[in-house]
Amino acid sequence: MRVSAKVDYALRAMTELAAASPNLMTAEQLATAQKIPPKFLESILAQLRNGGLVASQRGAEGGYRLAKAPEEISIADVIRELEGPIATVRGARPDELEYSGPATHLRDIWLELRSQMRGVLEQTTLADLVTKR
Amino acid sequence: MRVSAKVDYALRAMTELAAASPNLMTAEQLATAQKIPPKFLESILAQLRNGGLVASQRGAEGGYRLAKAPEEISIADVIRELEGPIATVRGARPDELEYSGPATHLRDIWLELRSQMRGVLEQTTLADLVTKR
DNA sequence: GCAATACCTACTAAATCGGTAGACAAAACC
DNA sequence: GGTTTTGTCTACCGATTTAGTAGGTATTGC
Repeated sequence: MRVSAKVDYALRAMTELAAASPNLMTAEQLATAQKIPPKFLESILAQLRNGGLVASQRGAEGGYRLAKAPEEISIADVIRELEGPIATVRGARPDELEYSGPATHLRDIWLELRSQMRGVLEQTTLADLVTKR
Repeated sequence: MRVSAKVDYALRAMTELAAASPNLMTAEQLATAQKIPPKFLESILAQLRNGGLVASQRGAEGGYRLAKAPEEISIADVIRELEGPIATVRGARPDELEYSGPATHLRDIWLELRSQMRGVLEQTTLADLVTKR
């Protein structure tokens, strides 16, 4: 039940991008602003770019920006891109689980847990993060 | 955002104990009933016993039972005993986090996420699991 | 005393986490 | 056209966690 450093760093960097929009920010600027290990951040940005969540510009005057409007990027989108499914049990998605005997209804609990988590993570966008007072 | 095999196995075993109550079940019976690797289950039961969630009886005719009424054991209790806090971010509890700049409100999201997870995991008891239709 | 059981210590292979290093490619500026 | 500033790619690495396994020791009931 833990949020990895990777996801945390990614979201922090992306709020910076949302705030800087429409200007670009370099990886180094992002790393400095949020105190993220620069090379680690680079690898995260690469993954986000492959997933179509950020866009990049090479060369001098280059940098990163969000690939979509901040309203259209949810926290769940970021987690799914970096780690896969929001909630897994023993590596499997809750709907794939099969239980027997008195444990049968455990599946329902995991489904309900995932549903509640989605409620928070899919409803909250980067725009919510940067505009909320 | 994953539920470990350990927690899953623990809950499955504990639903068996709840259903068998007030009779004891041996570790081997539990392992067979829920198809859990026997020695792994033993180590889990040891942790649950240290945490005061199950009680054991040694010797022939021995076995395990719940240490409290099934209504008084929540899923959150089991997770906390085996893994610590329900929700952590980069290894820290959400209330210990500090963010700067546009990432400031990320903390609120993690707090809300934890709150929603608690809603499911603290409200659901072993009794709910075994009696639910 | 014997069988069944829980308890304890130690070990381990594989995956994941959280990074780091260094060379290469492209774009802008002069 | 060369230099500087950036992103891109490949590879590696140590520590921790996960998911177990092995084997002996202590209790209890019959």
